[in-house]
Parts: sequence; C-alpha cells; structure tokens
Amino acid sequence: MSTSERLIESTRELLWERGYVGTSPKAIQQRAGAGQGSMYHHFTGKPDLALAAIRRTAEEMRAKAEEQFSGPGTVLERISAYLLRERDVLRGCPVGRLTQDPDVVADPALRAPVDETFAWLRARLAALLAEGRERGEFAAALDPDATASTVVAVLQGGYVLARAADSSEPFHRAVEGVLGLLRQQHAR
Amino acid sequence: MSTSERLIESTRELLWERGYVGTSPKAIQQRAGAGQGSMYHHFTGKPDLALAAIRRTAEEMRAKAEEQFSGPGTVLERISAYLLRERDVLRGCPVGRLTQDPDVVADPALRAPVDETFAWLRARLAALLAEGRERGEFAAALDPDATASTVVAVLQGGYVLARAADSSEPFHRAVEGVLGLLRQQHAR
DNA sequence: GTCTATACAGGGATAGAC
DNA sequence: GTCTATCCCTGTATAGAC
Repeated sequence: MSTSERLIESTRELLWERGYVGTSPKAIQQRAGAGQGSMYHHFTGKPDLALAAIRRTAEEMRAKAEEQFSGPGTVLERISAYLLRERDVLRGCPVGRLTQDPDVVADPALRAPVDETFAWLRARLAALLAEGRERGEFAAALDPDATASTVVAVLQGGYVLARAADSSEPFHRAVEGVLGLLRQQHAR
Repeated sequence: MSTSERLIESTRELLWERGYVGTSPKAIQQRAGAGQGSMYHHFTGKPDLALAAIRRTAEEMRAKAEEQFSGPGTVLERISAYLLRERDVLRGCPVGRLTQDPDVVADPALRAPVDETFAWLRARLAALLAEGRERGEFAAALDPDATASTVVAVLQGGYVLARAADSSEPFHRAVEGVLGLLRQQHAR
C-alpha cells in the first residue's frame, strides 16, 4: 500500500475512534508509519487529508447498505437484513460520529459527504418502503419518507445508546423495536 | 452567580458546543470571566469540572422529560408531547453528544451520568408503554422495552440526521415516522 | 518523495504572590 | 479566593537538505 493510501486509512481509523478534533497529524503519521514531510507532500494539511478519508468512508458505507437493499426477499426482509446486519456497535457509525464534530459541521466541504450519505440512505429506504406499500406489504397509511428517516435515526440513535451503556444491548433493542412496529404494519 | 457557578455553566455550554476534547480550560475561564487560579482553586482540573457540568446537564434533561411523561392525557399523548416538545434540534442533545467523546466514554466517572440518564429514559418510557398496553391503547404484541429504546434512539438519531443536513427537517421526519408507527398500533 | 530541523500557538497544569 | 508567572508537552505547520 502506498504511503498516501496508508495515510488515508490511518486517518479513517482515527476519525472513527477520536473524531476530527481529537485526531492530530502526528497521530496519523505514526499510525501510517510516515514522517511529517510525507504527509505534507501528499496533502495540503489536516483538512485535506480528512476530506479524502471522509469521502472514502462515506462511499464505503453507502456500498455496504446497498448490498442489503438490493438483496433478495420482500421489502421488509431487505430492511430487516440491513438493520440486523453484523455491526461493530460499540465503535459507532464512522459517518454519524462526524456530525458531533463542530469543525466538520462548520466546513461545508467536510460536511458534504456526510450530508449526501444520509440523504441517499433516507431516499433509498423511502423508495423501498413505497415499493412495499405499493405491493400491499404495508398499510396504505404508512408514510415512506417519514418512516425512512425513522429507520435511519434508530440506527444512529442506537449507537448513541450503546456507547452510553457501554453495551450493544440497547442498540439491538431499538432495532428490534422498530422492526416490531414495521411488522405490525404488515400483519394487519 | 458565584465564580464556581459560572465555571460550571460555561463548561456546560462548551461541552454541548464542542465536546470534551474540544473544550479547553482556557476557553472555559474566558467564557466564565475567571482566571486560571480561580478555576484550579474550585476544581482539581478539567475532568473534575466536566463531571460537575455533566451531572447537572443530565439531571436537567431527566427533569424536562419527566414534565411530559407525568403530564395529562393518554400514554400516546404524553409520548407525543415528549417527542414534539420544542427542541433546539441543530444543537443536538447535550447528553447524547458526550457518547462521541472518547475521553468521556473511557472514564467511568464521566460516563456514569450519561449512562444513568439513558437507562432512566428507557425505563420510564417502557413503563409508560406497558401502562398503555394494559389499558388497551396499544396492541398486545407491542414490546414495551424494545419500543422504549426505539423511541429514545429516534430522538438521538434524529439529531444526528439534522446536524448532517444542517436542517431540522430530518429530525422532525423521524419523529413523525415513529409516531405514525405507534398510532397504527393504536388504530387497529 | 521522504527526512530532520525549526517555529510558534495552545493545552493543561503548578507555584507562589497578593 | 484570585492573579500572574512559569512550565512542559502537543498541535499544526513550514523550510530546506537529501
């Protein structure tokens, strides 16, 4: 792996673990096994490197979600597969955590990939839910847009609850809860 | 207001805005209009002051939630009142944001108030939901514990989506979505 | 491309005067 | 109780040699 690759990967890890404010160029260099000179040769500075890292993480997150969304089964089955997918719950969401970083949110360039990721997720889930409703899988009263946001929020909030409790239990509860509510829509 | 009071209040604001890592003693002192000496006279250091601030914020959050929970109306009405309460959405949750602070989560003393707050919230909502089910407000199939976690997660995740989009819209969508799902439980 | 040297502000705290 | 001085480390970079 090239030095610039290693720098990006190290930055991705550190942003996930410690956020933007908590990640120093020095820490990045050490983890990547690169010197100062290398880093400032390949990137103009911390924001530039962070941007590359955030873009890649966002892209990866969308790709992984799409795997479940375009998988086999009914809409409810695909949404369940997405929600129940193996996740490193206590580490939280590498994209969602950035929303708590004032320096990320304040910089339009850094916030953009985060914004786009959640916008895409919500739209994709809304389309799925609308398709399910069309097929009679869900009650006509179900609001696809609102419910899509709810589903994404349950995941993001589930991570928060898990980290607060230092246990993945509340995350799984929250997912179970929203799936139960969706199933009731189904069973009517 | 006493100096020590002002230090705590300034810390609360800064923790909310910038998190633990992003908040320096110097910034706290400046906002409080206090010198270094004052701060280190009243508190042993940054963690000590943060603990006082976090405790107070957590307490306040529980008190505000309890206002809605013990208010008038059916269970669904009280939960709706809680979810629809006026909130400063783009600022996020002052307690939930701490879960993204590695230094807070790593320190049992700092994490404790955060943990207790969400544990209390989930238990309180679960009790309400169980009461509603008992009264026939909700389907017998509703799982109070899981649904309680879902409701709390929707709020916490709603904040994440709002900050990502730099708009309170996704927050309100997510709330609307979960309320819709709860109402369907009701209308059956 | 990578290294080392250098710079300078800020973080976080202690010491001692008042 | 509060103030100022001082301390050492880290953050974030720039400069220039190799």
